[in-house]
Amino acid sequence: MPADTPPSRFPGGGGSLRDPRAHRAALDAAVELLAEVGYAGLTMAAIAARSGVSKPTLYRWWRNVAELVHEAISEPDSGIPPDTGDLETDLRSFVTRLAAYYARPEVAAATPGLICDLMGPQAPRPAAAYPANNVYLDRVNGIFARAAADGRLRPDADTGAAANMVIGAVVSEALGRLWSGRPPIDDPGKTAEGIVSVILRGLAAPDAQGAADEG
Amino acid sequence: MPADTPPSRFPGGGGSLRDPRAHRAALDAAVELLAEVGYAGLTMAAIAARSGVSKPTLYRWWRNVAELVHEAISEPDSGIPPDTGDLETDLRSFVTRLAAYYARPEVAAATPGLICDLMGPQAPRPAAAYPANNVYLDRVNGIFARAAADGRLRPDADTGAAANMVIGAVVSEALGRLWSGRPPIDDPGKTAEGIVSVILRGLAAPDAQGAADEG
DNA sequence: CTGAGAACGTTACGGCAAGTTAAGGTCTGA
DNA sequence: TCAGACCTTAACTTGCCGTAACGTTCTCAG
Repeated sequence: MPADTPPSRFPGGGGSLRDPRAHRAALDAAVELLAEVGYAGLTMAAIAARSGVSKPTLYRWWRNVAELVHEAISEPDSGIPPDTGDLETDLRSFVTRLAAYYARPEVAAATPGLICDLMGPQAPRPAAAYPANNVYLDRVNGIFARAAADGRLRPDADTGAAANMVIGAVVSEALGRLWSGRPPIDDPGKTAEGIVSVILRGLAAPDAQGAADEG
Repeated sequence: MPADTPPSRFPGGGGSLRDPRAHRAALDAAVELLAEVGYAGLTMAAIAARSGVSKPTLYRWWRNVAELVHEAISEPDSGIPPDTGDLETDLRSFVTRLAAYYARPEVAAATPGLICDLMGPQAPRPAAAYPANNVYLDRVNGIFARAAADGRLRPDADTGAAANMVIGAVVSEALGRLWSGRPPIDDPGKTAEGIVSVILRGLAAPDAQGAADEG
């Protein structure tokens, strides 16, 4: 009906500047629908209908559902804890944060689908191709590199393997709970502690063993 | 054209017994196509065309592409190494085997998609719902339980976390290589060794520390 | 030898979501 | 007041999914 336009959901939207409220509405709609119908049941049409943002506009802002969802569940603030330089402190706070992220139901629900659509061999790569995990992996490697430089690790320690173990353990725990029907991670601190204690002992230089045992 | 039937690809097929050759042809076609177009580009129609097995028949044998692919890339023999009762031996052989599995290009290529379609929240669950990872997770937990019973582990060791770390590290390594464009795991023994050495030291009882250091 | 039944292939269909296009509104800034 | 950026609506094309209908071919029992 080109004759009379129905009242726009966002007065000021349809103007010349991209409306942040519409942008946010789309992300919020995606999170809501994620909880209701799951990732596999998510469609651009549904997000458009709920958010009041039209489908062509959604495709202007994101290239597909996966990228929309990825942004929707991302940490709003820069969610990586600060770097104090102390291995144990940094590792524990980081892993706790990571576990807390995957504890969010909508994050757990979206993860299998995102792994497929964002990391799949022929997913559209150019923009924002590297999802959360890579940022996290780099961060963990950084923590280990610093500790190694300080001589706190066994010289022959495989920190690359250890980084994979940290990230993989959290994701594995979250996915395991998801598909076995158990509730999401309820105590990120506890989840993190089990991982951190193994890693610290596993990487520690022999003379630092006593310190790790106290942890 | 019901009048004259084109020569069946599998003489004896279309008979009253399920033809094992057709079954195998479908699985082989899936693996081939996996290498050519990737999991996301895989369709039942393409598998049907290449294998000579009709689409309705594929749907009679498997409920969807995911289950077909899952069977296609499964280990033909019972691929889990035997249990000797020795922690270090069992863990090392098992992780090596797991790494070797994910080193196969078609397995790595299919993994993101299978995580999505087989483990997703509303994937059809009833039949063969629990994919490889769960079997593997149980196995690792079994190895740790035995070692704990033998008093070889720290009493406070979180073996559940450790099991997630082992599985997660291998999958994370395989996926990381996949989506960063690096080649698949080339040395499963080396990949396993990095993981195993961290785990053994991380879980070992204090008095067994010397033994772990020798590994 | 013959009929029942199981399993297959072919063809065709309905449904659904992806992603795109065309035509026209509305707001901002000069 | 005018240009241009941005939006909406609506409709469309395309591609795959999953299934149904129906005829054919084989095996097995009698």
